[in-house]
Amino acid sequence: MSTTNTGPGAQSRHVTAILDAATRRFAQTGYHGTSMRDIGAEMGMHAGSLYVHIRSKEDLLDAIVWDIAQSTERRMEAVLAAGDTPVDKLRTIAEEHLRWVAANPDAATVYFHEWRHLKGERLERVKAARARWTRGLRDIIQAGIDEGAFKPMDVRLAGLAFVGMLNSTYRWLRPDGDLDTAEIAGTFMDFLLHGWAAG
Amino acid sequence: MSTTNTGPGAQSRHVTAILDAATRRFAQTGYHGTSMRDIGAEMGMHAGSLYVHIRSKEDLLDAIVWDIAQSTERRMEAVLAAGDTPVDKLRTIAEEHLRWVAANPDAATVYFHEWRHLKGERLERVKAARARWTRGLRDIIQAGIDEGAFKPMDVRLAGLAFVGMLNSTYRWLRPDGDLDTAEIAGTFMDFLLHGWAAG
Amino acid sequence: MSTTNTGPGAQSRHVTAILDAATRRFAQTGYHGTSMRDIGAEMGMHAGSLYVHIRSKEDLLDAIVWDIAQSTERRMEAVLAAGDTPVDKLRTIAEEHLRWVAANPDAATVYFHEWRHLKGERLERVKAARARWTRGLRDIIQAGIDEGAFKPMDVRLAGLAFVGMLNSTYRWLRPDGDLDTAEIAGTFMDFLLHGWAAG
Amino acid sequence: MSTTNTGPGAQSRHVTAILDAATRRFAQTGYHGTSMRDIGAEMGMHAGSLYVHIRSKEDLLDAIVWDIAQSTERRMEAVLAAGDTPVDKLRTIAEEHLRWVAANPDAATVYFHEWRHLKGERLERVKAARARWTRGLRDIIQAGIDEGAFKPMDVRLAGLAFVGMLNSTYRWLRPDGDLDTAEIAGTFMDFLLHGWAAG
DNA sequence: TATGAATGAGGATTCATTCAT
DNA sequence: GATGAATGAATCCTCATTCAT
Repeated sequence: MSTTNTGPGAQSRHVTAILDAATRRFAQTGYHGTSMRDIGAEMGMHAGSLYVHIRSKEDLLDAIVWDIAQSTERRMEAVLAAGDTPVDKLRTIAEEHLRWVAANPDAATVYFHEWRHLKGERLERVKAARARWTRGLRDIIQAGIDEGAFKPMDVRLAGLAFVGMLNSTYRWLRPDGDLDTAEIAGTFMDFLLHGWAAG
Repeated sequence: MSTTNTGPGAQSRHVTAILDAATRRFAQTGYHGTSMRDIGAEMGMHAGSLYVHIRSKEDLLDAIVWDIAQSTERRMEAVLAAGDTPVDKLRTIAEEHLRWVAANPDAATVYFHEWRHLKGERLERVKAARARWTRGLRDIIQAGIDEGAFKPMDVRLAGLAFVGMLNSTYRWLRPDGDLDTAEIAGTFMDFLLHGWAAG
Repeated sequence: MSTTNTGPGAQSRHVTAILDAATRRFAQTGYHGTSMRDIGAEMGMHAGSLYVHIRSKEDLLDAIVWDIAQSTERRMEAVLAAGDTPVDKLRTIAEEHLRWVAANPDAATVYFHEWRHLKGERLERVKAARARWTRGLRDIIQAGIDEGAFKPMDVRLAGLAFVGMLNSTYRWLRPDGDLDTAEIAGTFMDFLLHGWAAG
Repeated sequence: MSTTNTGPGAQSRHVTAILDAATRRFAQTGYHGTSMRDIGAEMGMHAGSLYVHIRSKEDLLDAIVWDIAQSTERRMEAVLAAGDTPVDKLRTIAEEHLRWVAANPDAATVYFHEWRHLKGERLERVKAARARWTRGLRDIIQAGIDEGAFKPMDVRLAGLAFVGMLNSTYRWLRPDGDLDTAEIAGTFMDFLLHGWAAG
């Protein structure tokens, strides 16, 4: 996976390589559709050899997903703490989001698609992190309404619309596309703020 | 799966029951995370007994997905043929879409999540159908621009925004929700047409 | 395994056959030295096919060991309840024990050798049953001392000597031996009661 | 393992430490239930590092078992050569045996439990040594009968009773027990010579 | 001397599927 | 129509062992 990781979660080069390979395969064939042999083959390695470096297949999914969940949450906290307007906050989120998706389409696919194959406590942890992120988003939107930047509207639906638009980009946004991500984010924000209607 | 099917694709009551069970399980644990035994258990039947009625597991996924793809496409054709404005066409699509998602959340999950586990020709067939649907959507948006209802904009991005907002509803829209689907569709259309900005 | 089983633990013919095969192999190569493939081969079956009838390898060991533990305990209860002298009680135990070992040398080997590879609650259950049996034995010996049939002695050591002599027979006692089991049991009881010393 | 070894089989301090670790683990989880990693962990070492000092896992079992088999046989030879009575010979054997078991319960467990997992020639070698030991024991008993110390009896059964009583002590005899080993050996010899019967 | 990494075989178990009954 | 039994391949993972460093 490509999110920078030099903090406490820093891993050996080997583990990083395995996580990268796993991310690619999970993105392509899904968690349950990917075998450890597939991941090994991606690295020119036997399936069993992977276990020199990792403990289980689910550990891989968890490492990939949880790492993203955490940095996503940290970004939200930073945005919330920043001293700008709700509109600018949303713009920042959209831009960063699309930039990250374009740079890490496989990781994004795993994060949005495969996280639910986690089990037990790990699943709950990720769900909780996502819920906190969503709450942050709603707070921003609510602030926008409160200060008169947005018209009165259902915050929950507004948040879901925003998330739906942004998160679905992992299905088509690729780093080599013709439009740059800032441009796309700008267009999406324009749709959301002013709509399609002429005049 | 619950879309009515009395046309050429009509199936025995047994097959329908199996498809329903498979839809539920595929939605919950994914195609590769679901075993034939799981599906059998869902019906109080042994895994092997399923093969009296069906030919393979992939047949199940294909039947579920292809049936939805086809009716989705037929609806698009009907909408395109109707004599109303682009805005009304989009409104119709949104309303029908959300109504169907709310009524068939499992089928929707399979359709949006699991279709990519199809292989070969079946996968291509579904991709093609989705592409045709997307093209129809873009045609409507383009018509809206052409006749001055929408401001000039990137049709592709507009389509992706629309689809992203609509398709992501399968993650949270449930039949027993407090808001009715027409209301939600209306709100979403309002977001898209006029945006959030006050004034 | 060969102990008759028509009570609540009665199993399908298939399971019985698997348990017999497992008993033979566990006795010969030990629990951990026996693979499911070995057991399958013993039955002309593939390893995976065993799982049509059983749930796990440890289930096999548990079924074998627990069944013996239970019938052993039931026999002890019957002996304790019988209205004869301590000496006769011990004689009965020795005779039945040797008869059973000779008839079921593999089951005996598993029972005395492999039971400790059980884990968790299953291990505890078996330990507890063995402890109850040992307590029964000591009670008999103590009764013998109390009523003056035996000289005063360390009951614990006496019990361990008895058990050591009896239980070790699984190493050499075979159904086709030249001495019959009643004779051997008689000799052992004579050793224990009167010793080797001449005069 | 803890039997002193300064003769031809003398090993490097490392090998001795590995043998000790292996003895402990083999005693606890059995030969096949113990992995090289387990043994390494017991020494704070990686599994692969063991191979700097040893050649194979089976070598470990063989070294442990064969070393005991040899010193056991040497002791038997010494006892046979001594100029005392059969009764005293047996008493010596019992005392030494129990003292060694109490001091080396793990080694004893491996010797009595795990030796049969040896293969081929190594297995035969150990079997032969045990057979020679057993023959020595019978010779002593036979001598006791011949000189009138013991009553006429089946020498084979007498030997098996003696061995059964002695060898089973590895299951319960621990160095920290309340009874000292000489006392226990004395009690066992008293059981064997004079029996339990009062008067 | 010890490590970290790798291997290839094999461990228990589950899989989709078949077929006689 | 459904079952119980079986298959053979594949699942995740552990094994004893090797070897460059």
